Amino acid sequence: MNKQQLSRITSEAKDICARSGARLTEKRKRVLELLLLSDTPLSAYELSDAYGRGSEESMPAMSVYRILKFLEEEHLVHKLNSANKYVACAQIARGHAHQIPQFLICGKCQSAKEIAIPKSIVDDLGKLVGQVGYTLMNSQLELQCLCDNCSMSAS
Amino acid sequence: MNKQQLSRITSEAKDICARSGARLTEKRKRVLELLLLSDTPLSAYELSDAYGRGSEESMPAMSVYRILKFLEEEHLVHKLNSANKYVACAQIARGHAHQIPQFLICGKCQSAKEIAIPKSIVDDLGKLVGQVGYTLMNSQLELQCLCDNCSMSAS
DNA sequence: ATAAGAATGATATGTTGTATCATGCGCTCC
DNA sequence: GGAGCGCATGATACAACATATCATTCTTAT
Repeated sequence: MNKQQLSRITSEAKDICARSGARLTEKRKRVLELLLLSDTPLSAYELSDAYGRGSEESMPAMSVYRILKFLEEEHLVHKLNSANKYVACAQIARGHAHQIPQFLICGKCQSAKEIAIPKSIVDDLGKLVGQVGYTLMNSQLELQCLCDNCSMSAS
Repeated sequence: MNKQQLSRITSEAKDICARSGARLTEKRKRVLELLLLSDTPLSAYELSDAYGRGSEESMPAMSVYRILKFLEEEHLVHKLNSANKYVACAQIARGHAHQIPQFLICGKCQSAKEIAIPKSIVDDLGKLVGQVGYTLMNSQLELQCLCDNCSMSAS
């Protein structure tokens, strides 16, 4: 991701925050940028370290957690529960529709790709859930995969 | 679950272990029973506590983790990543086909229901994953729901 | 300028999980 | 039946992940 793309996304993120009456402060923006620039999901403590490496000031893990919570509430980042790590939302600059997020997580290089899940599959799942008397509220699918790069190099 | 059902399941579990050259020891069996008897998923530390309450001897959390790892390898329990808790596999005495397990987790009472996911949905997901160059390895879906009991009492 | 509220810092602590070495227990082989 | 081997468990330490709480600083509106 180049600088221009990055600033386009963070600028959009700022608008999203503004619309919900919140502020994308400098520190929040930098945490989001770190996630946007990372090839792999990062843990809160890794973000804390990365923050310190990229600037003079450091950021305590406590603050990272607070900022991640904020960014999650604004739908700008997602938490991957299977890895206890965080990724920037891939939809920020694409209309940012809040579908069920779906992540393909490579078991080898740990990269995570967020894709849009087709409505038909969501509907199928919802129907299935309804059949056993439940109501689907909100979910995130984390699929353990092998990415194309890794399956090449493995062969 | 009554005593007869329980012993039928643990007996089946013992066979499953035997077939893979492992042993379902008394302690492992008791941990599995605690999960089978629980209405909700349990954390490792909750299992350690429950173990102590149900018998004279106690079980250190360390051992619980070891036993959970063993039981997972035998496909007798699942870990719910979104809650960091563990549940007994619902398929033990039903042929125990290893499909993608799917859990409906009630956001109110925290109960978890394991259902079989139809092959058609798995295929759809696999196709989708393939389209973006990934290979689906193995996954578990955790869907945040409201269970029928809770949606009754909420209304 | 000041007061109110939001954001961050600092410190402590709780929860979840792994590493490692010691001990116990059951099995086989002679 | 005892020696020795391997698996299971105990005990202790610590690492990683996360939250609670109170103090301080920064923003913003009046």
